[in-house]
Amino acid sequence: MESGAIQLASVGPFDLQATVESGQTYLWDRADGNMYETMSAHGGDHWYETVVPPVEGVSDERAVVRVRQTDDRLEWESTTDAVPLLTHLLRLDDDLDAILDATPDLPLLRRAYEAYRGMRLVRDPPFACLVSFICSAQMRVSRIHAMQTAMAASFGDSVAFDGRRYDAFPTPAQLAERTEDELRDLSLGYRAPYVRRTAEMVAEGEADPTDVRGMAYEDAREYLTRFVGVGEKVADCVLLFSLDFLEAVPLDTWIRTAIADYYPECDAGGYAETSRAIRDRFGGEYAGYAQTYVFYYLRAGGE
DNA sequence: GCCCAGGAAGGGG
DNA sequence: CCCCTTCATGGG
Repeated sequence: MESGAIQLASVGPFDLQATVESGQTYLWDRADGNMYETMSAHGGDHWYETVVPPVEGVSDERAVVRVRQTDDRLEWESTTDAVPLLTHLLRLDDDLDAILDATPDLPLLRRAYEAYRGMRLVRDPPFACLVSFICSAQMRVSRIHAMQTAMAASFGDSVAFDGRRYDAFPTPAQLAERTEDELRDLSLGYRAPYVRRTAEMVAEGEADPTDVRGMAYEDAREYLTRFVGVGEKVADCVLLFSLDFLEAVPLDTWIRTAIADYYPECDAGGYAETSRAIRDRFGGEYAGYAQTYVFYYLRAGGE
């Protein structure tokens, strides 16, 4: 086991709990089992853990990572040197202050940024991100997380680390070889055939979410909708939370409410037009950061 | 029982 | 192209 700590003074504002429990990622577990239950300000002091597949240019092998925030430090334990991996997964390489400074000074954004100061976007592994947002359709955050946990426990590899076993998210092939009924048994409901078929597409090499690297944003969104169960909204989530398209603004129920209540002139009818309008309103390049703060702020009861 | 949850697919106009 | 219905499942 390797372990260490990242001094956050060199990173800038960071809030681990808000980052991991805000409904952007469904691939981390809280060690105390109380994910999404007891929220506390800034860090929260809880251990979070995940199993990460190899990341090109960052880590050659599958890794188990445990991490917690205490004051101005990020303590970690891992099968490997987790500094580059955590930097990648939690976007510690973003200059958050500069991003927020570049955002338009709108009252709603100001309140959301103040409430969850330090929350960052995540950079999830692409395939798991794709599957988890296919599962997100008409589903509550805690149940989306439960589905990913169930798929990992039932169909993924079991990895030993520090005297315990951790469940890796299934590979495309591991999911593709399951039947629709086996996925329905994990309470995926009508999403079961979507997940199975999309996993098959990736496993067979028919398409891969990372194919969009280098594409123009709207072309990338269009490309991802070829996966079964992926429409424009889910495509935007994968682009934003995994593939570095920080301008993506997923139009979910909460952000649509925000548009109706605060920016009605941005409702331009179709998804693409409305998305373009709210993206411009939120400053363009980093509009996805604003969207994610607003999503979490409104869902937590803010107004 | 009813309503809703980070929507998408399939059909018809 | 837009509009409508259907699709599971669990928690309030």
